[in-house]
Amino acid sequence: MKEIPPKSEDLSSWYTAVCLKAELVSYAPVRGCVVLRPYGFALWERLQAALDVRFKETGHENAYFPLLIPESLLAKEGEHIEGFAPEVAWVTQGGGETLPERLAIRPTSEVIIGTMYAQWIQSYRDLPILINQWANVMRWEKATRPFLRTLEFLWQEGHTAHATEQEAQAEAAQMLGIYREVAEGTVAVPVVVGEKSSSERFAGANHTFSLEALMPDGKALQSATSHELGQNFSRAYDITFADTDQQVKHVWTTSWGMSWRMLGAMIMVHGDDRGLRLPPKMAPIEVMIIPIVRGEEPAVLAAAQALAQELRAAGRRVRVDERDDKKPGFKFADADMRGIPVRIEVGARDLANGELVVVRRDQERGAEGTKVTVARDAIVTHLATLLNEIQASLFAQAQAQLARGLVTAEHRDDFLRLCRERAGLVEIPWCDQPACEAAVKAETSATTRNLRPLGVDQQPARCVACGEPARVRAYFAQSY
RNA sequence: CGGGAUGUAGCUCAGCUUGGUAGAGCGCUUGCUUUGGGAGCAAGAAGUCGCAGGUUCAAAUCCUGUCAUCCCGACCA
Repeated sequence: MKEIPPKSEDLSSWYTAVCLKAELVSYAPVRGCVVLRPYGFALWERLQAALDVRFKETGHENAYFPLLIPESLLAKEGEHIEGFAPEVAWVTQGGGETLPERLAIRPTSEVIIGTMYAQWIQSYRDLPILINQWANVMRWEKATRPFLRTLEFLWQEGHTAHATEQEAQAEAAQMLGIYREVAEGTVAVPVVVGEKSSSERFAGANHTFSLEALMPDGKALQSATSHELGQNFSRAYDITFADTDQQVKHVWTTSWGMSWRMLGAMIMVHGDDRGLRLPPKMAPIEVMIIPIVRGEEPAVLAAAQALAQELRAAGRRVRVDERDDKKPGFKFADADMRGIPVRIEVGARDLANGELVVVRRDQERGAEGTKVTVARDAIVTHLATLLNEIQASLFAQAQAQLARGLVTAEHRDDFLRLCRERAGLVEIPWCDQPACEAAVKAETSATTRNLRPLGVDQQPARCVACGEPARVRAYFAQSY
């Protein structure tokens, strides 16, 4: 197939090359936009499925709202519009005429959904409203990269309305938990979870919580957010209800989102010099069967197909690489590049012995146990076990990587140096002051990724960055 | 948005300094031989030299502009 630069040498080039060469995306003829190709879309569908089933389990319903938002609506929540204004794309013409009012292409949908909620909600009996939308949004970014930051991207955005603050808080926390479960359990990317500082908070939110993953270059990647919006949007968009006490009140809202950026995290965290490495739960193809055929050997091909049928019946996502113009070696490299967790080789020798050669993608080539011979009869159960093992092994490798990048600093100089050197997520007792964060950023280009409560055993503490009394523990890092 | 680099066949690139009408390898097509880690030989097809202007008898090559991609920084949920 096609070679890629070593991951350790140049993560950026490696990342772009993998995205292109594993045929996840192509650059589109529009700056900053990508085409999500079938294999990339299949990955997105796996992530979608994992999230969607959990959304449904927790009582949410899917719906769809318009792409375009009238300017006057968008402008109602002051802080929100101010935060997004620089990134909004506008439609100014339609049907050959200049529009009387500009239409924003949604950068997120709080506004349009809130407007509809105002119409739908009359009474406490209408609450809570628990809606999720799978959608594309657009943010006019300056520097773009596949999955991590593109002008148009795919995501889901949940928007809920509640009668009480407590209920809204519980919702935001619940969804954060679901994100963590999917990131770690399905995508096998370990994350640190916490609240965003005031300067990193979503425009218009009271509280923003995030998942932060750590990339191999020591930069953090925000992988999902969950926002407690308080009554900010319900006041701006007049979303009210008559409560049981006959008082008219504003609802409490939340919003939460995960995007295809999560796929970028997966690619960077797990990939290696041979290309992608996919956790089995995310892999569109769990098992690739590669027939080893010399000349005319219809029996081998037939055996490969029969094996595929049997595995499919057992619930496996499996394909046979039947291309007759490629040699096995090429097919191995191809399966490696695409990150397919398990490869099975079937040749005449194996048929004669009643065996199969099974090779796992998560370990280095030639490592002990990477390539094993399995009795044909035992393959279904062997694969079930092996795929679980690979899922666990990739997560364990990623956890070890995260653990290496979780560092602490006792003194200001160490702290600044670690931030500057991209040592990882640098955890310190912190004052929680925007001015202090801005100063750190100016010196190191690192910001807080998220915050955790200060442990009782960690008192008394002073902010490592500025010396003021510490109020929280903060993870600082440079970020994508 | 600032600094740097790149744009020539599907891909990777040479050619540009010193203008003279486009090349290599890989890939692709066909045939034969091959097939348990990226096959070999032979023949063949394939490029408005990113785009738009300008200079010139003549531009891939020189000049201006513009678009896109990559790297670094700034910005950014």
